Amino acid sequence: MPQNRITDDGQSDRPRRELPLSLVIHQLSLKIDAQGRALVARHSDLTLPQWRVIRVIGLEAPDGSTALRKLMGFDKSQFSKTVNQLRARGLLTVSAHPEDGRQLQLSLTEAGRAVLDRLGPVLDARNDLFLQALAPEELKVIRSALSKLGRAAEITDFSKGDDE
Amino acid sequence: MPQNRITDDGQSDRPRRELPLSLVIHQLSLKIDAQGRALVARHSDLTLPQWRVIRVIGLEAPDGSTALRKLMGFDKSQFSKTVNQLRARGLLTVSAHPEDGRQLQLSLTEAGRAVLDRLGPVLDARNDLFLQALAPEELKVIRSALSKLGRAAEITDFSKGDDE
DNA sequence: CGAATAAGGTTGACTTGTCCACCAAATCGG
DNA sequence: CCGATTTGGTGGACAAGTCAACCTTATTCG
Repeated sequence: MPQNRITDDGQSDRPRRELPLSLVIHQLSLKIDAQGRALVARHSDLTLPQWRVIRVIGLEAPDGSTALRKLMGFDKSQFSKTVNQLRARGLLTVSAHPEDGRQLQLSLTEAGRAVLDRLGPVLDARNDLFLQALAPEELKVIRSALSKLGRAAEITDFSKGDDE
Repeated sequence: MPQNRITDDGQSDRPRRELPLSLVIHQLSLKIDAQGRALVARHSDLTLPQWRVIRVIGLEAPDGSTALRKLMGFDKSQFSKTVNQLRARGLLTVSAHPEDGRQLQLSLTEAGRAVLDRLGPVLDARNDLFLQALAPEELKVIRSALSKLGRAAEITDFSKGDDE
């Protein structure tokens, strides 16, 4: 067995430096998205971003496109394209916002609600598997930890010794 | 103030259903990557994937391209392209693997090490900010939690009632 | 009140990541 | 030993996300 063998699960005998948390989270996100893509593809012909828009509209009725987009953390451009894809497929209706001419009012069509009803339980079950995979002390702090990391990731002014 | 106002930071007065963990992690990953991209761009003309390859080679000397690729969690195709970009820029040398004709042996050039020396501290400082943002009980379990989620995301057989 | 600024959506171009076919090398099993 | 299977890298096509310019609408400020 050669020295310095690296296994995928990090369970190698010799301690090695940990990967940066940013890379770990990136890898995790790619795995979760790949799994989500496979599940959504198995049950529909939606893309993952399209499913996400439907899913979050179903979680709560947004009072405008801006609130929905910001809640979902989508880029303006990507949100626009995904919403238009869903409108073109007949899963979403788009109308003018009653108070703000810049915004859109979005709602699911019956076909959109049907997709939500069909896929919702599947993806909820996967989410439950994620939660069940965690120990109680992990489950207790995971969301607050991710939230704090998110805020730390929004810092753009690294004035601490940066040669800007 | 209209009812059902949604704020970005989730600190709204009324409780609302939480976003699925998968979407939260996806959003977090995008924010972290955007910040990383900005930092890397400020200090070099590398892309984030290119920086990541250099960074992980610097963390430990891999015994072949396969071990490095798997450690980093890169797609085969993306890894190949990024390695070739780095070779073309003179930051990486690529040679034949001594034992396995399928694999490559990768090492940083002097220019590659110089980039690593210049950017390493910047990105390490950011990683430290992430760790410092977390409370002790969050820091204690974050890696094990992410690791468990990663394993749960590798499940491909959802035979529990799926209409396959 | 009007100019300046900011916010929201669209579109095209680009970056990053995925998928797949192909080929070569390694491994496995009869 | 040899055929079958698996693994690793390449390259093209495509999906997902980002960036920036532009236009419209709303807000801010003097």
